[in-house]
Amino acid sequence: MRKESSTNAFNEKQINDSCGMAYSLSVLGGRWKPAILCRLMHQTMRYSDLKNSIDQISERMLVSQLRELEADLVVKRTVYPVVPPRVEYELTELGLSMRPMLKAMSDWGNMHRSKVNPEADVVVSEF
Amino acid sequence: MRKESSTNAFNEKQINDSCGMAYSLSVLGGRWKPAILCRLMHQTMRYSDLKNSIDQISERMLVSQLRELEADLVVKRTVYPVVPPRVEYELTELGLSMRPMLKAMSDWGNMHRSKVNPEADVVVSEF
DNA sequence: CAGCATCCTAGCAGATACTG
DNA sequence: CAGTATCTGCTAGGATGCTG
Repeated sequence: MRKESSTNAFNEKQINDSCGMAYSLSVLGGRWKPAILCRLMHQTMRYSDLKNSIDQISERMLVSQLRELEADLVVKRTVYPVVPPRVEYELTELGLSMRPMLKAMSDWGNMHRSKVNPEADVVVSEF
Repeated sequence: MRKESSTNAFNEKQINDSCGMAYSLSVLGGRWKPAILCRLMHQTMRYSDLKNSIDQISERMLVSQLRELEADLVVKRTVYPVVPPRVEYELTELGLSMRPMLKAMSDWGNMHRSKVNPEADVVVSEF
């Protein structure tokens, strides 16, 4: 059993049709995880690349979110024993398998924005 | 512009490929929203039905999550002026359009569970 | 370069009691 | 039946400083 977060609607009593969703949310629902996953979906990146490409994220958050994604087996961390250190992050097979889900979420999100806020720019992502 | 939550990775500086996802998460990412949406996906329900079918949820949470879903235009609230009061909740067209996204999340979540925790029961939902 | 350790706080969410 | 109102605790997440 995965660690039980109090913000996770998944529990034994409620092992019904929402448990799969709750599980997905626990994996990609963190503050910066969507941003990280979107970037790794396109390419392998090293720590500093991620940090520079995700504006405003702090070291603490980047590391903690990456560690959680790693624990959930969607991200793989590779350390190259060189000086200066070089650490690369990439999606695992399981991580890559999130693509359809991520695309569905991105698509619906963009559509939703145009409904609630029609004058918003329409930005379409290409997964 | 929609209300800016500090837990929402969507902001003007970062209006790139993760904004759609962040938007979706802000709509369905609440503590009990997956459970509510799954139930309303199948049928219209009144307040007490929702409360009874979602084990452990408090009045406060049920109401607040429903109000948020309403504000996001995915749930419609209908009050029948009778005694005792009768209030029904149902998905809007926009809410129903979440089905593919919800299914993708449910499917991936169930698959993910079986990878991380192979001995977990496999519960497949039918959206 | 790629991180860890600490401290701190806003706001999400639980518990409990009350009402049109 | 279908909600409010209030209090309170917890923890995700931010700021800052330090290190192999």
